[in-house]
Amino acid sequence: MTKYTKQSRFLIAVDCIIFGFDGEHIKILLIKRALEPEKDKWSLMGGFVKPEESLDGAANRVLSQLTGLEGVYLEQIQAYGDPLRDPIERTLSITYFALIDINKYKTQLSDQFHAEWFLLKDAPKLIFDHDKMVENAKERIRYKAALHPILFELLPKKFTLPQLQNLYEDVYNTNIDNRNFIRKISATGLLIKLPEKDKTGSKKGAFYFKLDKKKYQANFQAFLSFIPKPDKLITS
Amino acid sequence: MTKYTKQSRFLIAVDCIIFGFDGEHIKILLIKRALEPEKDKWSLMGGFVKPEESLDGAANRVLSQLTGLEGVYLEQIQAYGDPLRDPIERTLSITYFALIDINKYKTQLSDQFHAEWFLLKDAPKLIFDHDKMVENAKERIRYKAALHPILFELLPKKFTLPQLQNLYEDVYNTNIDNRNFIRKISATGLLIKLPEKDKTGSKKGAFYFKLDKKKYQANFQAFLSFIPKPDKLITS
DNA sequence: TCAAAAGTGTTCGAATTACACCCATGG
DNA sequence: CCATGGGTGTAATTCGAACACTTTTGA
Repeated sequence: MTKYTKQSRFLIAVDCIIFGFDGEHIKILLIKRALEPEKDKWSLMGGFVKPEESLDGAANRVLSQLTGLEGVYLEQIQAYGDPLRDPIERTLSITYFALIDINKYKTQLSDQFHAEWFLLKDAPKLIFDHDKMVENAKERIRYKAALHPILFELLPKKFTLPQLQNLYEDVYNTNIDNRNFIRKISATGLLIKLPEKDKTGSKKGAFYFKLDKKKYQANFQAFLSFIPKPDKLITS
Repeated sequence: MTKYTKQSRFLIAVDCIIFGFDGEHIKILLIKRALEPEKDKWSLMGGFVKPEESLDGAANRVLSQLTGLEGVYLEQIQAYGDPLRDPIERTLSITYFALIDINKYKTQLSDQFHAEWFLLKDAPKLIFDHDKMVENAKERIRYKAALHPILFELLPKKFTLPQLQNLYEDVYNTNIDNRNFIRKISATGLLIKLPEKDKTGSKKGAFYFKLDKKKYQANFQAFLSFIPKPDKLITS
């Protein structure tokens, strides 16, 4: 068979919006760009797709290069294809968001990329259209997390209820009544209370919980309703 | 500045999942593929992205080639990049879903593509990974329509409440109580009742309604809740 | 002993569900 | 006059929102 002659071919990159959570606030992992143009500016971690590689494969590779982690929650967001988005040569970018347990991130591995965690709220300006990518990623996560329990992917194995609540509050930029929140979360049956307490946050200490993995898998596709009501949603 | 040498470049296609609604059921517009491989098999309408063209631009062009329509509701779904998805040469495809008023579709224009509307429920098998694309498009529309009033894009200027209800029932593959449905819809304030009736569907006739365009624009981003409850959702 | 965060119940109103009959009309 | 689909109301329940005090303990 003949090839599709006469058609143009383009560079394809994947860019990862990598989120973490420090127990208080959402953070984003950024790198100092190593190549021209815009060398040494802050940027998303990305890379070109290789000939034999799927998009998901490329995203996983890129993520693993930076963090050393495998099996991370990674989901495609969308393709960006403005002809002028990269000034050197037309490049499509496919974005992915990654949710990682910030504690698993090995700093050593990232040294070559000059990576740094920023509070999502005050991340620096990024190159090209990366700021828009981050905006869209935030929006996508709000959507997804309103219906599916993905935010647990950001937490360590053991976490406390106040941490969990901080997480939801930070994602939706809202305040949640803690009694209502705990009732709702408990109703999902996704949490298993552990006998230990985390004493770092307070004198009284907060009980650790872990995720019921089986129920998590089983309920993942179920529609939940963690979504705050419109008037509580701050859409900035 | 230098180019990104040593990197591979790929063909990029856009493929459109085009939905319509005949007053009873959701339909999908398919074409008989004109080129090898898989010539004469049923396929989504698509095309290669041109050097100076944005992705949205390519999708609009492709859609307009087939339907003659401009200004159609079109939204990117996602990128498909399996290295082997096109047997001739590696091609990425970016999918878009289009919601069109089926009455505006001009058959003449499409004759060259051998296009045909199929009931979504019994569409034929499609080439490559197009079946998966359609599945994902259905899922995406369910998501989106649960929160935003996009389904109005499928209706003609004047439509009846039974038509609207059929539409939601077909999208979610469920039965909705008509009293509850109308109450909910009315509460949005999106509908304006017209003095005329559509007599084609019954002897009594059903009143026509039109969309309040201003409120539609204003409320589009607001979170609604047309989503049926989990146990009513048939997830096939 | 007190500051600081964790944890716990109840009440109220709104929203959702379930449910059944009359209406208008063309044939 | 009757078959067909269009249109309407109410009661019961569930769900979400609002709300404040007690507990624990390290400093």
